[in-house]
Amino acid sequence: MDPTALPAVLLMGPTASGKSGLALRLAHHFPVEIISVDSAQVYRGMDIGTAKPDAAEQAEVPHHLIDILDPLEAYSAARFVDDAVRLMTEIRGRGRLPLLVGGTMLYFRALRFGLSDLPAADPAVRARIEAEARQDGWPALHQRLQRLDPQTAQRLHPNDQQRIQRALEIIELSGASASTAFAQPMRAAAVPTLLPLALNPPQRSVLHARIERRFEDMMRRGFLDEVRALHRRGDLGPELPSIRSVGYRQLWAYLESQCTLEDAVARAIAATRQFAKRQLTWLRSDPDAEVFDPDAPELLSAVVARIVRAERQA
RNA sequence: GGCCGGGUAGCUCAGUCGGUAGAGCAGGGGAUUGAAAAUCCCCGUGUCGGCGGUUCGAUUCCGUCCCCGGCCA
Repeated sequence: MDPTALPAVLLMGPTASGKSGLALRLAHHFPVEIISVDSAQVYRGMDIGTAKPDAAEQAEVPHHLIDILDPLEAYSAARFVDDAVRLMTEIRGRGRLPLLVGGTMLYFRALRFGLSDLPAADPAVRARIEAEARQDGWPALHQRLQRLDPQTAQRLHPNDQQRIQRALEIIELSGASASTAFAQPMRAAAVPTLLPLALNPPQRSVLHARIERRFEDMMRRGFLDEVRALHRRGDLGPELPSIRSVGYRQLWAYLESQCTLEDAVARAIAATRQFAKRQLTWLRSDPDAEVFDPDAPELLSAVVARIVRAERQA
């Protein structure tokens, strides 16, 4: 069997569905290197709350795109695609199989189907747009977008601040509208023959139970101390993508005395369930993903068999 | 045991001067192009604690019982 026959295997699924554990077990059957597809595991010092593989696990199997940024920095789907494509080439060059594991579904989509040719984010432009929003309100900015890029304005709800801001940013930086760029063929990767696998329990209640159990385990293992350490730095805040992550945001609010610890924990668990629901919306809209039950007794052998079959066909 | 509150959606509570009820949170569905663990949209029937009574009609008024608080004994 030639492990480089397949460009890569994708292992997707909602949070707490058991992806990382399965990935580690697959490493016993294939010469894999793991690429994390996770917008929060990229941050250093955010280990427990992101359910990052521990040091021993990372020593056992090579992992990539973990601990590559300081929490002050921002990552993006475009950077992920660049990084992942580069890593896939390197890993295959070593005669190994790239195993992309994670729950950031936009990153998977960007990798598989590409991104339009758009300007990167510009903090200065964003700051200016935010200042204008504080002055005139977001409805005014939505109206401006209605003039500059009516097609996008109609697609976006007037409350969708983040996307209105991005659409205005695109116009300001490129002079062209988002709708024009979207109409062009995708720029990037679009590696078509990736094998998209997913993990998800057939019953939502099972996933909810796993989420709650895992969060309580994180608390037992010192999640609060981890957030406290980030809080003590003094240069981080809830406006950053890192601190906005599920769990961190809620414990941060407790450290800022905005709620009780009990409240923060309950809200964090609820936020995790809501996050999982959004991930599942992505998954349902993916006609190619083959979904496995993480609690199935023959899970490992079924997934191994599926990968072997794909290698043969490749 | 007596008195006073309270018992309405999974939770916290509002309300109905008698015409069978609605918010927040939770939950469900959807969108998703350089912040995506983000951001945003849509979705509210539940013996109004039980049983009787008054009434054309009771979740609402009356009686009684049960449960949970508090105070008094």
